[in-house]
Order: sequence, then structure tokens, then C-alpha cells
Amino acid sequence: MGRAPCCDKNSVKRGPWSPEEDAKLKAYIDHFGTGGNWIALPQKIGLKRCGKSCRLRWLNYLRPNIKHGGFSEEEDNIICSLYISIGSRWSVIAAQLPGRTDNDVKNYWNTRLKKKLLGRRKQSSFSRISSTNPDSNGVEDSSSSQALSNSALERLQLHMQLQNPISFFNNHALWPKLHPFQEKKLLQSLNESFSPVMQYAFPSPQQGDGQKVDTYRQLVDSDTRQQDHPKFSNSSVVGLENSLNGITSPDSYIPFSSGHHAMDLTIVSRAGVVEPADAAAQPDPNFQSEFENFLNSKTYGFALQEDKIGEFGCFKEMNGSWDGMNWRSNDFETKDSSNSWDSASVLQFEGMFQDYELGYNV
DNA sequence: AACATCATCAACCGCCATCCA
DNA sequence: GTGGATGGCGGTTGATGATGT
Repeated sequence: MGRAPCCDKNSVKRGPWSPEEDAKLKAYIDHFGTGGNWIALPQKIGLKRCGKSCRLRWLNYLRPNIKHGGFSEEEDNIICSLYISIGSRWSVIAAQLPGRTDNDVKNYWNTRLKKKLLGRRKQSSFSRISSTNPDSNGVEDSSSSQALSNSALERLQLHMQLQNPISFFNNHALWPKLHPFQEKKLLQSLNESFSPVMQYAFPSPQQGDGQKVDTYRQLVDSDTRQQDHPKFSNSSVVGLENSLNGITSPDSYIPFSSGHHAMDLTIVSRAGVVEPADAAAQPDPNFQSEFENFLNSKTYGFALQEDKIGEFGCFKEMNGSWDGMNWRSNDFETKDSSNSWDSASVLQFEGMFQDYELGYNV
């Protein structure tokens, strides 16, 4: 039994608003405000609209100082950065963009920005998977596509594409400036939390790691049983196992990502030397070659290559530096009242790790 | 020119949180 | 404490225009 609708759908008008309706609503709110009750408002002004519809129309279109379209690169950067950090909390993201509504930001992300950032990269990553998996026939593996929620997958991909998490975590100079206690707390929480990516970043094979894998696998099994669309696939477990059993050993630990690879979990697992479920498969020669080149390059920093940066138009103004997008390190020092980035900066950094925890439900 | 497909975005839907009697 | 009313939010839909064939 669903809840009662907020209005009688048969007696209210739906669909696009006419200029007359807009004028009525705007004139009333300009003079009297909303009166604190959107549901009662349409009756007061003689509009055959649902109160919620009035509220939405006002907030998204009629409200003063609303901007439509023409998102700047600065705004792109903010949206990308916040999406990576906090996910699809559009109202929070929109709050950082004066004149933008959550609906606008959401639409912009879904229709343009996401494609701009993930579109071609996704394609290339899938083709890479396909090329190494003779069974896939070039079709995206449904199990891997369901491994994570769309949002989590997108954000994970963005992480992998826009940042090299391993080199990032190994190079503290790239970290945002934190107060000492914040950094201590962060490191503490990283050590306490269990995340595959953290394992890559801080490889410290210890007794009990196998147990962690077991625990993780139990989570996955539980997840699979409980949900129609489990957040985890077997490949993510394989990736985790590889991360613990293989490449995270002190000698073999290698920052295998060159940063510009669009690596989803399947690729992560494949990069982990041998994937048990696919042990007989030969590594993609192209990937192998790129991998070796990377190892020879000794550029373990943020290794976004020039040509790859060019694919991310919205970042091209940042001179190859990520500071402008993700790590407003100055935010902790310069309290600029003209922008509202302070809280967001904290969110960004905390959210980056929460993201992985959420993604893995750990 | 006609049709199909794609991209965009305003609007809707339904869930959850909060308020208040 | 409880339950209804309302606000707020994120996900989704569908109309419309643009573009491709």
C-alpha cells in the first residue's frame, strides 16, 4: 500500500507550465512569499497545479538569479570534484554553484559531463576487457556491469581515471594540507578501515589478510543473496585477493596503474599478475606493453599524460595540476568568505575514502 | 523529404526526513 | 509517542528539437 498522493492527480494540471501560470506564481510569491505551505499555495492563487509542482517550478525556474545552461569549466571542475567526493547529492553540489539548481546540475551531469569524462574512457576500458576475454565477444560482461552501483562505479572509474590512487597515496606531497590531528585521524581511519584500494596504497601484508579476504567474500556472498543487483561481483573479490596475495607483497608491490588507464575492478584484478578465474588467458599485449613502458618510465607521480589530459576538456585549464580540481589545499589556510568551499573541501577528502568504503560496503 | 535515432531538460514520481498537532 | 502533512531530494520519464541516414 503506497502513501496517499499529495494532491488529486485528476484535478490538477500536469506538463509544461504556461507563461500565464508562471506569471501568476511569480507575482504571488514576489508579493506574499510561499506562506510556508506549498500544498495550499496553488489553491490560493487559483492554479490547478500540485503544490509540489509549484515548488519545483519556483525553485528550478522562476526563482530570481537562476542560471540556465552555459556551465563554465570552473563549474565543471566543481561538479566533478564534488561528485567524486560525495556522489549524487545534487542539492549539496548545486549549493556550491550560485544560481544553479540541483535539477540543472543533475541534468548537466547525466547528459553531458558524465559522457565527457567517462564516455570514451568507458569504451576503451571495456574494449580492453573484451580483448583479453575471449568469452566476452566484445559485449560488456553483465556481472561486472552490476558489480557496483552505477554511481559507485562511475565514481570509482573517475577516481581511477582522474587520479592515480597508488602514486597518490604513496606521494604525500600530493595530499591536501591537513591539520596534524586531521592527518593523524585520517591515517588512523585508513589503517582501521579495510578497503582494497587502501591495500594497494598501503601494502602491509600481515597475518590475517586471508581472513580479510574471507570476510570480504562473506560480505559479497551476503550481498549477492540479499539483493537483486548485488554491489559486488566475483571479479571484485578476485581483484581483492590478488591485491592481497599477489601484488601487495613487499617485493612485488608495483604501482601498476599509470593513471590514465580507465581501470574498473576487472582491470585491477587483471593487472594483478594472474587472475585465478582466467589464469589461462594471455594478458593483453597492448596492456602489457603499456604496463612495461610505465614501469620503465619511473614517473610515479600523477601520471596523466598530455594526450590523455586533452581528452578531459574541463581540466585543460589546470596546467596538468590536480590541485585546482580535487585538492584545494589552501582551503584550510585561506578562509575566503566569498566562496563556500571550506566545508566542501573537507567533504572532498573525507568523501574520497568514504567512497571506497561505501563501494565495498566495508 | 521522411523517418529514425540521439540529446537535452523540464517535470514528475516516490521515498525519506522533519514538523507539528 | 504517534501519525498525518509537508518539504526536500534523487531517480526517472517523456516531450521536443537536433542530427543522422
